[in-house]
Amino acid sequence: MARVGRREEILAIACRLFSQKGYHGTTIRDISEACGILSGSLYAHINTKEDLLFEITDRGAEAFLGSLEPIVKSGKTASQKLREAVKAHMHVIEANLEAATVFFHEWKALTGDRYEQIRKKRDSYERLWAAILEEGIKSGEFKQLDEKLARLLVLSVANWTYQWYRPGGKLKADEVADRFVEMILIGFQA
Amino acid sequence: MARVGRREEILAIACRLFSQKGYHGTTIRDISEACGILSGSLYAHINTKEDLLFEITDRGAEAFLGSLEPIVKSGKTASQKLREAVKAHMHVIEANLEAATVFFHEWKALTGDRYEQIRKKRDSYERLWAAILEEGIKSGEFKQLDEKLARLLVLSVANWTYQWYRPGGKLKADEVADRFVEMILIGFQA
DNA sequence: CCTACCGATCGGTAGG
DNA sequence: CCTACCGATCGGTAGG
Repeated sequence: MARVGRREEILAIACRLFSQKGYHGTTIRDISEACGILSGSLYAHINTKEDLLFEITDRGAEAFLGSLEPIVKSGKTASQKLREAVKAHMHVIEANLEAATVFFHEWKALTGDRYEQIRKKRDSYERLWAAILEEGIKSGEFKQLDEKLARLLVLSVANWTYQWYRPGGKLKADEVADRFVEMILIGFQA
Repeated sequence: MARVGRREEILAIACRLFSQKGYHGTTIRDISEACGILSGSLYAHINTKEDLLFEITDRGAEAFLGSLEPIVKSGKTASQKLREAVKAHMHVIEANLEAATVFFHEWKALTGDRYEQIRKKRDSYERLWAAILEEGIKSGEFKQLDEKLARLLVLSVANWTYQWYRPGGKLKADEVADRFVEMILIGFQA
């Protein structure tokens, strides 16, 4: 029989496996065996393998969007917003490293409408960052940067985090974010 | 019969497909059909599917290493080295976008010794960047940065490029590199 | 490079 | 959630 909370357990296991071996590199049997059930039994909980990928990536997208929206809407300065945005982004990755890895690395394996849904949410997320940078450039708080390139720089740093950050290392996500923002704001040059 | 240059053609086609659909998402039949031959015929040119992935990623690794080594060894200032290093990195990506995508996105699908070989070359590449940053920090040319975090920042920007850069866009790789380095050196803050 | 094929495994289903 | 299974496809091979 279907256990209560079993679906969440399956999602967590699929998330771990997708993050380690990729979506196409993970089989239904990999997931079911890690759950301690047979492959056919998985279909009491899901309809297709892609359901798992979509739910993982969609939750990821919502986590990033939900953490950034209030920051953009706040009345703080662009520098403060930038700092908090990077922190929020790092926090989402820290709290859901496997899901973040799947979100960044595997979302293109989605097909059709689901691919489009996630693509749109990624676009929305980028627009929120654009708003912060545009504000800082317009107000004179930042230099006269090319907004798109400045955004690409910040998002590169933020998005690459899942590739190297491991919870339990020397630095907490919060400290990493602070140091990155400091370097971005004041530059390397002495 | 095996055509002259056929192997290079197969590599280029595999590279394109791996970059579009991922290594595990691409089948031997996808590759052979794109070549206009049958799947079994592919094995007149290769031994395994993983051979293709290894050759693509290994060439990628060599391209990055080969372009950075002379810059690190040159007698220029750390800032100049940093600028040229970012440019060289972007040039490699620009000239081999599909291979770069496979190199960054699919190398973890390699197994055993081949995984280790590429991992080591990636480590070597990072050490070359570390040398530039250490030099700049030690000489006082850069601020007293945490070398590892500074390196992560620069490499995040450089490595993320394959995700968004498309040749034929408004900016050439060289200009993008220049602007990124400028922002990294002098910062956003007005 | 083709013909012809192999065993293994894939995602998924019917019925209980 | 198991038993039992499906057709399709996978990477790869033997022989020419």
